[in-house]
This record gives sequence, C-alpha cells and structure tokens, in this order.
Amino acid sequence: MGHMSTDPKPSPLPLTERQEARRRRILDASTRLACGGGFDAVQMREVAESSGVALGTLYRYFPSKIHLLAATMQDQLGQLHEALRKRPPAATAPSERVAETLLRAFRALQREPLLADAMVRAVIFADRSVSAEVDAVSRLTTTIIVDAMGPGAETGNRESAVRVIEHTWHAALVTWLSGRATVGQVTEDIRTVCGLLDR
Amino acid sequence: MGHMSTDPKPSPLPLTERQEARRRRILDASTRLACGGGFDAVQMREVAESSGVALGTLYRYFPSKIHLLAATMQDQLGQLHEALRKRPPAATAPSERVAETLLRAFRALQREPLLADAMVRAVIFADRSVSAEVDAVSRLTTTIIVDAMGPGAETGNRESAVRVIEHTWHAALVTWLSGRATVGQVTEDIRTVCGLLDR
DNA sequence: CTCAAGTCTGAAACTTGTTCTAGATTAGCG
DNA sequence: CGCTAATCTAGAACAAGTTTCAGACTTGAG
Repeated sequence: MGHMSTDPKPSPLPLTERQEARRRRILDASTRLACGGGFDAVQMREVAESSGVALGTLYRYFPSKIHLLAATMQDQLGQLHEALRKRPPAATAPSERVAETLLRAFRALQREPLLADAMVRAVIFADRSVSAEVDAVSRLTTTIIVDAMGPGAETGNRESAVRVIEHTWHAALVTWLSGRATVGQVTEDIRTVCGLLDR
Repeated sequence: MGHMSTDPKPSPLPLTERQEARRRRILDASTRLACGGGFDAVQMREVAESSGVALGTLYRYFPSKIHLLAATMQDQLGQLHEALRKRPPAATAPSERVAETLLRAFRALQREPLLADAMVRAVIFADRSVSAEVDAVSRLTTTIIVDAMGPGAETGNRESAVRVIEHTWHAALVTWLSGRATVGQVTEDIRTVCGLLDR
C-alpha cells in the first residue's frame, strides 16, 4: 500500500512560506479555542485575532467556520494516522484490529472532548458547499480503517461494511458528545459494528 | 408490545385549545418552509410570520431553531409510525423486516429531501441543551425499529445492534443529503447493517 | 364582573457568521 | 529600483438566531 502522508499538500495553489505559516497559526488557534470550549468557542473573530490575521484573511484561507473546522479535523486525523502507523494494532483478526484502532482513537478524543465536539459537529453538519473537505476527511478515515484491517484482508465486497463502520463511528461520537450515550455504550457499539467484518 | 402513539402528549404542561392550535400552526409552517428550502429556509422570523405568531411567542414554544426542527421531526416520525403500523413489513426474518421498514422510510424521505435535510441536520447538530427532544426522537426511532423486528424477536442482547442501526441510519442519511453518497449506497448500507441482527 | 397573573405582540437590541470596501503591504518582474 | 497585481488589514455593514421589554390581550379565581 502506497503512502504519501508526510507531504499532505500537492495542493492546487502553492503557498509562500509566510502563507503556510499563517495557515498553521490559524489551524492552531482553531484547535486551541476548540479545546477550550468546543464548537461554540471557535468564533471567527477570535480565531482571527488569536492567530494575528485579519478577519477577511481568515475567510480567504477558510471560506467558512465549517471549512475551518473540517480542515482542523484533517489536521488532527493526520496526526492520529501518524501515531497509528508507528504502533499498529496487535490483534490478528481484521475486525478486532479495526475495533482496537477505533477504540484507541476514541480514547484519544476523550482526552480533548471539546475539540472532538467542534470537529465532529462541524463535519456532520457540513452541507454540499463543504463536500470536498468533508470528503477528504472521509477518505482519511477510510484509509485508517482499511490500513487497520491489515494486509491480509481483501477489501473486495466490504466497501459497504467499511462505510457502515464509519457511519457508526461518527454517529456514536455525536451521541456521546451530546451526553446521550456513555463511553461504555460507544465502546460496545464500535465492537458490535466491527463484527460486520467477520463474514 | 404496548403502544401509546395516538396520544403523544401526557406532557408536563396542559395547553389550551388556542395554544395547541398555535403549536400546530408553527410546526406546519416549519414543515412547509423546510420542504421548500431545507435547513437554511427555516428562518425563525419567517416561521413566526408564516404561522401568525410573534417572534417572542415562537421562542416560548420552541426555545431554539434546533428545538423546533427536532419537534418537527418527532411530528413526522409519528406520522411515519402510524403509516407503518397500518402496513407492516412483509418479510419474516427480523433483519429483513427492519431493512424493509427503513428502506420504506428512506423512500418517503426521498420525496421531500429538503425536509429531511432540515430535520436530520438539526437532530445530529443538536447539543446538550436539546438532549431531551433528541432523546424523544431517538426513542421513537428505536420503537419503530424494534416494532419492525416483530413479535418473535427477543430484544435481549441486541440493544447495541439496534443502536448501531440507528447510527447508520442517521449518518447514511447525512452523507446522502450532502451529496457524498448515492441512493444506492445508502440502500446497500442499510441492508448491510441490518445483517447485524442475524446472529 | 373584576382583578391579578400569565401570555402574546411588535419592535428594538444584541451576537456571531459572513461580506464588502478602501487603503497599506508584499511579491514577482523588468 | 520601480511598477503592477495580488494579498493583507482595519473596520463597517449585513444576515439570521436569540434576547429583551413595554404594553395589550386572555384566563381563571373570587
């Protein structure tokens, strides 16, 4: 399986160094504010001020709050992917490897629940105008899951199962974040849905 | 199986007739606006004007746009439940009965995709302050699924499976609504996840 | 019927996401 | 260096959700 993770940007537009730095400051500010107060605390004026950039510039880099948080999620997922690559799951059965991976990700999110709140709510709330960015997040998530399944697992007719796992992952997180499900229920649901891979 | 669907309100506050009528006008206006333009078209000032009620009154009945749309979803789900009761699924296996039911609901939503957009996005975006209402929606959905499983199916250790089906149902709808999944994929995913009941 | 409490109305104000504008800065180029 | 286009800044302006408030209307108890 090829990987191109260390160079995340063969992007359309080449950015100068200062621009790259601005983008980074913005994403960091977004992350910091989200960690402090979740979705509502990521206010565009705050992000702009906190990253030393004018409001108009912020909107040039990220055309909406949802775009910004989706990019923040890409950023965080990238780091997660890095970490997972270094310490792959230990189990042998694909379904257990995937469950182990998602549960590890869940534990990571529990450490910064408000950041998770901001990112996940943004991504699920996104409308068509953000589909490119959300699609990138979705592809990254799919990659993480398929990678976790391991080299042996044929990805043949399991595309639907992978999508269902992803659906459950997102929706279970949402119910947990809004206080309508416990950590235990989310854990159980992740295990349950991963069972779909045992066929 | 007990059912209390025809009397949906043993609610905390008894409403006068005029109040009941106002509430109904508001919900109808919300539905109409949603059908016409989705989430964004349900604007509180419009709802108020369109239902002949002052803005402040609208907010007394529904403390936020999300509350309003969650209530609209309860309303619609109630009607769906009615319709399903009259014509229950034909299959015999619980998993197929559930799939058939959800696919029928999906077909209904396809007839008013913008209404679906407004309701589903509201419910998944809802934060803790709306958990009571969202919980009601969730319970209704669970009831529909469990009813569809049929009298024979023991609900023993399937709680997690039912939750996973619900998660998939919501998240699959969202990806369809935002144009990132086709009707065919959603259909397939619903069938796939219902397979969890065959154990 | 009469009064007090609760409800509804109309309108203004406030909040936060988003857009727009005029002028300052920067980047690339001859 | 000097020019031109693109970018950035500060700040006003706009949009829609939400809050607030004074006054009119309803309701229910006596």
